[in-house]
Amino acid sequence: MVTLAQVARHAGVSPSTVSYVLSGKRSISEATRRRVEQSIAELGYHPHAGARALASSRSHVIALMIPLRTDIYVPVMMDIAISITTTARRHGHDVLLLTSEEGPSAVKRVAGSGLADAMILMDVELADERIPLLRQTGSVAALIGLPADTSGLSCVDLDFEAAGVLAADHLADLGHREVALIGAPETVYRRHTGFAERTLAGFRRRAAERGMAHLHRPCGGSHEATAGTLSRILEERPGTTGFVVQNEAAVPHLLGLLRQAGRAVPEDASVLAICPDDVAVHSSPQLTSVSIPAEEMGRRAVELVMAQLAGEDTTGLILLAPTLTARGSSGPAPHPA
Amino acid sequence: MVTLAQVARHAGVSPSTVSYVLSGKRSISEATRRRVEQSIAELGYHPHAGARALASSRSHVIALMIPLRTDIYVPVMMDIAISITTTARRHGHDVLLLTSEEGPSAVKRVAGSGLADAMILMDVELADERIPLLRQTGSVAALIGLPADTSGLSCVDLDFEAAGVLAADHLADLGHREVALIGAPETVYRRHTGFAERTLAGFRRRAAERGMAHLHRPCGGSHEATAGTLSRILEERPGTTGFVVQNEAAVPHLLGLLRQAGRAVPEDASVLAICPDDVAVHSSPQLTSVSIPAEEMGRRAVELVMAQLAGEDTTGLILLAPTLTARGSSGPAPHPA
DNA sequence: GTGAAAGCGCTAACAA
DNA sequence: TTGTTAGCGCTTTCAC
Repeated sequence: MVTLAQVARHAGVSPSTVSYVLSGKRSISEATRRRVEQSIAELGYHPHAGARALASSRSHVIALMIPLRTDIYVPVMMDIAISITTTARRHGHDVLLLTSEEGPSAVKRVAGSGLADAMILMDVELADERIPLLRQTGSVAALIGLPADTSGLSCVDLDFEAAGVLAADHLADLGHREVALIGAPETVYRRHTGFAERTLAGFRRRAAERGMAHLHRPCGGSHEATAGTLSRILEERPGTTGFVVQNEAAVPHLLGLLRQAGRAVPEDASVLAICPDDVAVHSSPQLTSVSIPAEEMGRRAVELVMAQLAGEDTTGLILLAPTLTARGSSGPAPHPA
Repeated sequence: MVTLAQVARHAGVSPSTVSYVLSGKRSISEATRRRVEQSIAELGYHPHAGARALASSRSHVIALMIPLRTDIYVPVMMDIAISITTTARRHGHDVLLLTSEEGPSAVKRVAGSGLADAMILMDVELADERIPLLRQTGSVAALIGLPADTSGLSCVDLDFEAAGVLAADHLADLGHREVALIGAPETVYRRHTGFAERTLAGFRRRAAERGMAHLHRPCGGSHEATAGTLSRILEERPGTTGFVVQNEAAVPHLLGLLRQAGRAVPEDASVLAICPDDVAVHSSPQLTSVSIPAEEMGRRAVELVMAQLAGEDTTGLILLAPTLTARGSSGPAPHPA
């Protein structure tokens, strides 16, 4: 291991000078800075993370708590995790991965061990057990998703309620009179993950306001679950011409089923998905969609904790405005036969 | 922050005693152990990770390098990452997440900073740039996937060549005479990620040995790419009745396309996927598949590095034997019309 | 079976 | 603009 002391000796300066060159916390003459940087490069020096953390009480690590579940769309989580990691690196931080297997006590462990300077929580439930611990330990944190009580917390999320509204409006604008929301698996609603309920609320409200008959059905990700959900919807309300899907795993199945049922998209039925853009463009026809901005959500979460570490108060909600991109899967409602 | 010294004072023992209670590196009387553990619990003590790393030169962290790409099946990666994290915790270690965005130099940074005691690399390419650095820094590491030169390395992977053989045999046993392998996206082959090429090699060899006409086509994950691939296969060899798919994103599309083309599965065409079990059981019909044991791959990788940290030599390959589970999507070859 | 004390490599006063 | 030095909280030898 190359140490800071060795760099100092090699450059003919004191250890503190090397430290300050690295941290930029005091001004250094151009000449010595050069020599130090030269020595660092020549010796291949990297500061010892533990020593640095011990001396400065800053680990330069952000803990990311991801869910173990696989019933929510995994690629979105992965995109968020990647976005968090690359953004964190850009701020000189690394990311420690924690799974919910460890339970809420992971919060205590991280807070008590100096393992991380901040935490980012994903898959936040309305009554999330980790939140009291967050408050109690006074941890720097950002949440992706909204709990019931957000007081004192910094949260980022897509404005799913607005997404529901946007979806309903799009279908209403196209003249649809009977619409259905094919949602997340039932387990997601049962554990009160906010996003699903908020989408539903927005969709219902606006559908009612626009005078559309509307239905909502949770849906699993398998082909059979999708088939069952679709057939139950069409049984209950055969005139349904507009479908909103908030379950990306069901998307390809739904398109296949409609095709098979002889319902052409978008001529006979419009499909609108709430999903990442790449899912939308990889379908056929390409899907009109409200995109889930995974990259931005991850980035914003990191920016929130970095701001807090810099002393700012970031308490509050960042609700990203949803955007709808019309692609080939939605069109004017067919005239009743 | 509660420190070890405070625990010692509270328990009326010396700091070293507390340390030894924690590490178990020397025998402690039952009485003092109890008192110390009591104090630890009462004060809510957690050892400071940085201090411990500094003093012991062991961070108790494993670095996990994941790819940024999204052209290989993301859920498998996620399952592996989760398996690694939970297994690592079981061994008292945490996981640091690194993306390939940082490039091969991430290896140098981790090795030089004491950030992690070991590294696990995913998405290993045949000529992976990180490997020379691994050798050069003498890092403790495990690879998930096989590079061209595995000398001195510890690797885990599914035996994809055997998987290809197994797939070919299954179709041959069912009497199929013309078969096709619908593979990973072309980019995967171009960057020489070993698994795709190894599957292909095994499949080709055994198909030839069993006297089956065989075709191989790379395939993107979109509906259109799948449709194009399928139609080109059927154009070139209309009598194809057996399909092996090594691209999970294409699976639902392929099933939809076959259905649409009036080819019943498994009566008219057999489909065999190389994919995780849950993808296979969520399709309709459920897919005969060679499973990708993500959980085991992650767990084995952690066990490899833990063994190395304990001083064992784990050099060598662990090739997990593939298992084929017959489900509803494969059956006897139809009699030629 | 237990304690005392010397660092581990770095940061950040304090001094100059 | 730079150097000196006292810790940060833990592990681990050495001593009893």
